[in-house]
Formats: sequence, C-alpha cells, structure tokens
Amino acid sequence: MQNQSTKNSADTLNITLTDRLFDSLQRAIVEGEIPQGSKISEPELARQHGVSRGSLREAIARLEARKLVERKPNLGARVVTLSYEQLIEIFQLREALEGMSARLAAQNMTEMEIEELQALLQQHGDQIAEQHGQAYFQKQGDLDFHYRIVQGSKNKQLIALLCNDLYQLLRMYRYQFGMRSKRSQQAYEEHHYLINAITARDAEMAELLMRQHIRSSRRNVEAVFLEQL
Amino acid sequence: MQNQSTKNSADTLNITLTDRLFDSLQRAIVEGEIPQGSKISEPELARQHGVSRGSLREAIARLEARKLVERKPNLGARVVTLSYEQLIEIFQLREALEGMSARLAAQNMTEMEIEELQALLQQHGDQIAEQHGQAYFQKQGDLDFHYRIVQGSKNKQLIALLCNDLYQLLRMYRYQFGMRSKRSQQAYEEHHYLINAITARDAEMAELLMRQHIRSSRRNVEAVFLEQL
DNA sequence: AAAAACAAAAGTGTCGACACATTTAAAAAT
DNA sequence: ATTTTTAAATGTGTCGACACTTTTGTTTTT
Repeated sequence: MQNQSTKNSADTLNITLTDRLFDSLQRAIVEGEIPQGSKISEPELARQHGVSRGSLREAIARLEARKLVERKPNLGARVVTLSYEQLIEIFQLREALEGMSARLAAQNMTEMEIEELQALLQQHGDQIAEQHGQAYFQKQGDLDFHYRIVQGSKNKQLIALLCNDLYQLLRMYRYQFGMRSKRSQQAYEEHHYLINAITARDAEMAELLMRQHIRSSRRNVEAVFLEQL
Repeated sequence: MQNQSTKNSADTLNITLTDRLFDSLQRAIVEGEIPQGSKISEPELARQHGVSRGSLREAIARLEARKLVERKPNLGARVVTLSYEQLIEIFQLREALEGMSARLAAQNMTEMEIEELQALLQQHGDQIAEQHGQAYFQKQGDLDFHYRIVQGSKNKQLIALLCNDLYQLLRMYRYQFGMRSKRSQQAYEEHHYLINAITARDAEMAELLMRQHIRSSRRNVEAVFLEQL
C-alpha cells in the first residue's frame, strides 16, 4: 500500500487541469466577464490561462454540452447569445422539471430535510423583513430553495439536469439581464404554500403549486420585458 | 470566391473526425457492441479506429455529456451500467418533459404537421393489423410518434434534450434489455386519444394524456421486471 | 473605382511525444 | 507462504507541432 500523503484521501477527488479551466470559464461566462456572443480564440485563451490548446478544447467541449458556448466546425466557438425566446423556453422546461421534482420531493424527502427546508424559508422571511427585499439575497434565496427541492426528489437524472445544466444558464440570465424581481414577497408566500404541501406529503398539490410558482415567475419576466420596450 | 466542389455546399456541414467517431461510438454503445460497464482503453480504441487519442478523447467527452460513459480522472472511462432504478428515473423525466411537449405541440403544431402525424399513426395501425404486433416495428413506431410530438412543441430546449440526449439512452435500454412490449395495441389506442386532443388544440388534455401514456408504459416495464425475478 | 484573384496571417483539426498516475508483475522481507 | 516493497508496464493528462481552412489584406484585372 502506498503512503497516505501522496495517495488521494478517499475516492478520486483528482482535480484535472481541464476541470479547473472549465469551472473558471463557466464562471466567467455566467457572470458576463466573457461577453455573450463573443468569439473564443483558442490560442489567445490558452495563452491567457497558461495551458495548452488541447486542455482548453476539452473545457470548451464541456461548456458546449451545457449550452454555454456554440461551436461550429472550422469556425470556432462563440459564447451563446441570450434571447427572450430562449428564456421563455427555459421557463417551460423548468415548469415541467421542477414540477416533477416537487412531486417527487413530497414523496421522498426525509423529515429532516423538510425541517431544514422550513428553517431556510424562515431565514428568508427574516431577511425580507429586515432589508425590505434586497434583490440579490432574494434571488439567491429563491435559487437555494428550488435547489433543495430538486435534491429532495432523489432522482439523479433530474438533479444532474437541473442543478448542473439548467441553473447555470439561469444564473447567466440573472447576471446579464439584471432581472429585478418585484415579487420577492409573493415568491416567499408561494414557497410557503409549497412547503406546506410537501410537509403534508401531498405530491399532487406540490407539483401543482410549483408549476404555478414558476409560471407566475415567468409572467413576471414577460411583464418586465414588455415594459422595457 | 472558391471553386464549388471544394467549398462546402451551403452552411457549415463540415463533418469533423471527432463527429464521425462520436456517431460510431454512440451507435456501438447503444446497440451493445461495446458492452455496458466495460472499460474504454484510449490507446486501443484509437488504434482500432485509426485516429489519434486526442480526437478520441473529444468524442468520449461528448459521450460523457450524454451520460453514455462515465469518466473518472486518471482511471479512464467506462460505458455506463444500466439499472432498473435509472430506467424508472428516466420514465419520470419523460413524463414531465413529454407531457410539456404534448401541451406545447397542441398549441404550436401546424395543421400540416398534425395531418402528417395522423398519417403516421394510420400507418402504424396497418402494421399492427398485418403482423399482429411485431416487436421491432412497434417500438420504432412508438419512438417515431413521440419524436414528432416533441418536434411539434417548437421548444428548442425540449427538442435537444429529449431527441439528442434522452432518447439515445432509451434506445440503449431497449436494445440491451429486450423490453418486449405486450401492449402495442393499447399504446396505439393511447396515441389515438392523444392525437385527437392535439387536433382539438386542447393543450391541457394533451399533456394529461401524454403523461398517462408514459406512466402506463412505465408500469408495463415495472411489471416485466417484477416477473423476471 | 469596384470586383476578382491571389498571398499572407490567423485559427481550427489532428497528430505524436512526454510526464505523471495507476495497475500489474516480480522481488524482498516477514 | 503471505505480505510488503520495488520495479516494470500500461494508461491518462498535458503539451507542442504540423496540415488544412477560414479570414484578412494586397495586388491584379475589368
């Protein structure tokens, strides 16, 4: 058996260069540091990060899989361009997926997890009372809440899809569109209804409420967009 | 301007080596030619296909994104191992996603597309009458039908997710588990109800029927699995 | 002067080689 | 003989180089 200091602690937590690159680029893209629609020059980016093109390419391939960049053969990769239409499509996806998540969460969350979720919501309530709806914490809080419910579904496919893929795109929209929410108070209340349904193990109701919650969130976005014109 | 024979016809239909490799490997995995759970040796596979490891690696990365292989740093890639639990999870995903697809299809399909769908279903009916439910055509037909409805949703996110990612996994299950369906007749009828709802542009009903259709398909799978024990 | 043809520059696709990690096999120690 | 150490072999991660494509800039042609 090998020495413990060289051997990796438990499982394979071996972080590869490509992993770090991917994380770094994903953050940069989501936060708009690399602007949407901009072309990615492999030689330049590789030099900036001090890595070879090969490693960079693998990172880009992963970004492509998450739909954060689009690549065309021989033409190179571009950061995706966000659009109102796509955002609406994503809301439709979320309505379906998170609706199902809520249904499954009502069935599969442990009592412990439900209690923790209630505690989290309580915390959000305090924050709202204090600082009268500061946008950032609200949005982060909303995402936390949804995140936990997805985890609670215990469906690995759902979890991977929503938490890894879709939420990054959503975060990108939030960063880049601003997306001020005038409905933190209402969202908070809707979360309350949802948690009640889950506590009561009412799967049907949980799905219904989640879908309504996301739909009204979408309508809010639609309204914001319309008034921007 | 360049000569037309060397220049690619219209857009960029430039097929890269990695593309072909990916297609080839995906087919091999889905059809079980490369058995599930087996380790993928990069040098060996690269040699077999007469390509460099770099290209192969990019292809594997794509397979990983589609969850057809799992890769662990420094340990290499393995073809996924199919499990009953995962199959059930996939059915839950489908229920959510295809339910939404049907809803949107009822709203967004053109009259033309609906007619084509009806024609397709008619064709399936003929086949069933003729050859008293041959498994293969049934399954393929079922997939065709679902495929078109997803397309009809006009939601690009949904389409990419279902048609590119999820259906490949499903096909893999069908190839490798056999998955004899004793309900081709019933599935055919359920498709009929669905098409009626779509023709009537009843989105709510379309979603409901699709979800029920997939749920009963799932129950069939569950039953088959139980009797195998 | 505008369009076409050509040449140079930059970029992407593919490859082979090396460094490091893991696995396998052999040798040494108990 | 069993276990531990050591060494060889295999495999993955990363790199730099070359071939071919696309883009850019210049020259030629009308």
